[in-house]
Amino acid sequence: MEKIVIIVGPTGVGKTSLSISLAKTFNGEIISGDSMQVYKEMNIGTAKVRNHEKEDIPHYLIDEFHFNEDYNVKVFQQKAREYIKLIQEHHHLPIICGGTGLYCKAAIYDYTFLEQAEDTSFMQFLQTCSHDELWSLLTIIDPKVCEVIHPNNKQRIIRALSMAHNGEKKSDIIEAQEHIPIFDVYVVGLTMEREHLYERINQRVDQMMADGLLDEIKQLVNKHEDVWSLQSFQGIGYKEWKPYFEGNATIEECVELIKKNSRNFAKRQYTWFRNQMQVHWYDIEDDHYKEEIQNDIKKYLGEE
RNA sequence: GGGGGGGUAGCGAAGUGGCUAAACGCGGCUGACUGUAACUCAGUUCCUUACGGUUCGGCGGUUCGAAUCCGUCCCCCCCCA
Repeated sequence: MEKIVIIVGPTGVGKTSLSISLAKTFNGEIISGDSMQVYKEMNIGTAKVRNHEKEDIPHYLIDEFHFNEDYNVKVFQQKAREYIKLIQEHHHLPIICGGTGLYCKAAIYDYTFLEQAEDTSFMQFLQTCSHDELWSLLTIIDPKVCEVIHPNNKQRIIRALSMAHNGEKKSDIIEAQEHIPIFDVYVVGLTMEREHLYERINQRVDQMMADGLLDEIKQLVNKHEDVWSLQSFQGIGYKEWKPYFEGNATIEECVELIKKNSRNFAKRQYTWFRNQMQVHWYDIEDDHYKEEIQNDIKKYLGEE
């Protein structure tokens, strides 16, 4: 079975730089497992790799979508797997690098996403329902998922309803799966002391401002009528600016919010990677963590 | 010096005799997550595994019972001088 390395961890630990150094030592090519870095023209706020940092390593799923397009797990999974194949045809090592937990898991686990026709009339119908109505509808249509979805989680309820409407219940799909990786994969997780991480995140946001985050936002705002409703603008570092452009917040307030949201996000990422996937963790505050990772990957690649 | 307001859990802020270890918000922590996932949602947050223990600026009273009433002391803010 062909091998894959995947790098995960919270925002700001240094996944990007590790991915490049691993790609160089192991002849790798990098696939981004990130829901925001796919968007062109969104560079500073997504902490995207700069071109000069890429060191001629091929990168995939970065700058592949226009910021007014939608992106989702299904699209990601399909493309990521195509690129894995492509890289293996090059006889190179696929390295998935990203912080979007669901995407990283979907790339390598036996998650399946069906073709789904847009049924706008049904979605509109759901919009007219109250929260309680949606929930009771779901308890009738797919009672089994109701054990897994919290009654308050409207977004998930609607998704489950539309899946059932599309012909396949969410509970059936999940039941049909084995919940195991379909690839031979080594998962590298980067971590560091929480407090230090938070400091680093704060500093990184300040650096983004110094690098011209606000200018980046202004340019995008001028290119589209209502950027704030775009999926790409739900990303941290972008959505927080809406009140500023509406005259309801200062720059400083927006920056603080971005820092806070980034910290909260980092915590959620930990929760995902600790509990949803089998990760080999490395503390970047250990002096020799890079060598350890390289040695462990060498061993992993040497196994047959 | 005179007058007024105030000191409540990490922070903000309710509570003005028992139902209060103390609403609520923020922050923190933990968790869930299968097409918005940088999303959405849940739990928890004085100490203690528990029994229980210690709290509402300090000390001392009143009371069966006090964050809440009284006395006193300390600190902060505003106004007058």
